[in-house]
Amino acid sequence: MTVRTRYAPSPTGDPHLGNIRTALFAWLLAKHNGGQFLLRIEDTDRQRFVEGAVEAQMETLRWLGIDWDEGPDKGGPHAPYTQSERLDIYQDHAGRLLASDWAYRCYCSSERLSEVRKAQQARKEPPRYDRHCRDLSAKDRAQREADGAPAVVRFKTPLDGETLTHDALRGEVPFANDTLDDFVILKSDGYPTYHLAAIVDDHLMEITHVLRGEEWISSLPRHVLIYQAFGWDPPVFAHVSRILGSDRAKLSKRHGAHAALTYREMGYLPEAIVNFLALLGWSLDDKTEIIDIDTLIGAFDIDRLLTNPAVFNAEKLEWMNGVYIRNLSPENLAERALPFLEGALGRPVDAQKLAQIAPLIKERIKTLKDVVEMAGFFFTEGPLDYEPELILGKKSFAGAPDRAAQALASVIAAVEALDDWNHEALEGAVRPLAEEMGVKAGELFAVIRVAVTGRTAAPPLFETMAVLGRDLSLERLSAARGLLA
RNA sequence: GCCCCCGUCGUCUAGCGGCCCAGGACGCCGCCCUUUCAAGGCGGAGAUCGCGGGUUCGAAUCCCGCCGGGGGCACCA
Repeated sequence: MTVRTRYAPSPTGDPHLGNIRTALFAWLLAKHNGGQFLLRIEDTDRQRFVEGAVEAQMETLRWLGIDWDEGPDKGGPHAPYTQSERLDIYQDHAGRLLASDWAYRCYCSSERLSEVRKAQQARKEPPRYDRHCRDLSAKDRAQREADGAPAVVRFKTPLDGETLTHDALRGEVPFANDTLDDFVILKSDGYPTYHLAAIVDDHLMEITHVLRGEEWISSLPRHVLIYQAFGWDPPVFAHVSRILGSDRAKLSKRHGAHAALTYREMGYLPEAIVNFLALLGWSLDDKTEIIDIDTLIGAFDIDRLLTNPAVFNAEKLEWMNGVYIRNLSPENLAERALPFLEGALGRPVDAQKLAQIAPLIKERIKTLKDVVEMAGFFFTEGPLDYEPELILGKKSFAGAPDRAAQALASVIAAVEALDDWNHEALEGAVRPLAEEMGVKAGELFAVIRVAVTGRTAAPPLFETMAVLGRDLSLERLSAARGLLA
């Protein structure tokens, strides 16, 4: 049997890392088994629908390389893949349950329902539907229908016995039926609830493995009951744990980013995000951290999924992103970093020049966005903007602007005389100067560094100057000397 | 209130009865390399395996109880 999994978000907002990790696991499971992965939109709550949310879901998946074989945008043998376009299917299935006496119409008003709940809570009883309409007489029922009373369809949960559920990660979990109530499967507006829609669709779409958040575990017996009522075989269920914030609370905006796409804006590589997410609740072995996508697909195994919640470790993600950046070719790094630089500069940047700089900065940046800080000075014309004190530093030249200015003059003279403007020649010309001045080479370099980069921490000095070119380097050196005079 | 899930270094994790007085990774601290910052190399601190009972020659690993954390109990998903 072909493995078929799905990601079925509701379009109520931007997908966050937890959603995406579940999608990733489902996708990996399908890929590992040569099966299919599908995208289904569960928009059965018209109140909570958020404009653009469907597109955000798809954009996130595309960014991460999680592709789907069937979905709302590309169709497939079980189209449509948007639940609001499948209403007749759910209504038909609710009708079947009504016909087989597995469901009944309920006319209770929401006012009555909340009063019942309130009373139950006051009596410290579990809040649940009191089954008021379950045993309505045929006469009463006919009367309500004749009155045109709005009605929902409720599932007729067995009053006793127990429902045995099975979770691939946790094993068998029995639920006593008397802890369950008669839940709504079709709302009065004709829309199905999750319980009906998800089960019907998973069956019709031939889903073999359902991976979803663990918040669904307590609904599992309801879902198993629905499968039984229809006489269908349930798929394999695996409930994935949550991702928590650093304070062990549910991941939210308070923990910085939680929408997956904001990591793209922050300069994270999709392959790093995928690798990192895969390792939250799953592991390859006892030591491997960096795992490319093909290895991930080849090794992914549902049995190695963990059931305990994982705290999101932003520092580790940052480290991992750095690893992936360092493994990028100069051209690739340049291509990916380009938008960030252009965005910050507000003008186009030469990709080739960036590629030339890439080797100098790749082990110094953790995110693509860091190029702005680390390499921005390569792309600005003329002198830089910095405090003159920065040039003097905290060592030999501290409080001695005259000496620093003199040193810069010597450097300018030595460097001006060079025939070839490359880093070996530059270093050959400048390094001996330090000894003549009686300062350590590093201290002299520090002065030059600030002059040409405007920063105390920068890529290797002479390689930087080589890329900067003769004119710009000399211009900045002179400007720095002028600043000290 | 009822039901369910979870509990190994700060964090992500390995472990599925002896290889573990618990291994790897991030972070942290040293040292080395070095023109700065990184990267890299080496080393270090860091876990009474939530607690208490059992079972066993032997338990992080199996069983029971407790505690702690989380989730669910909607005409939301």
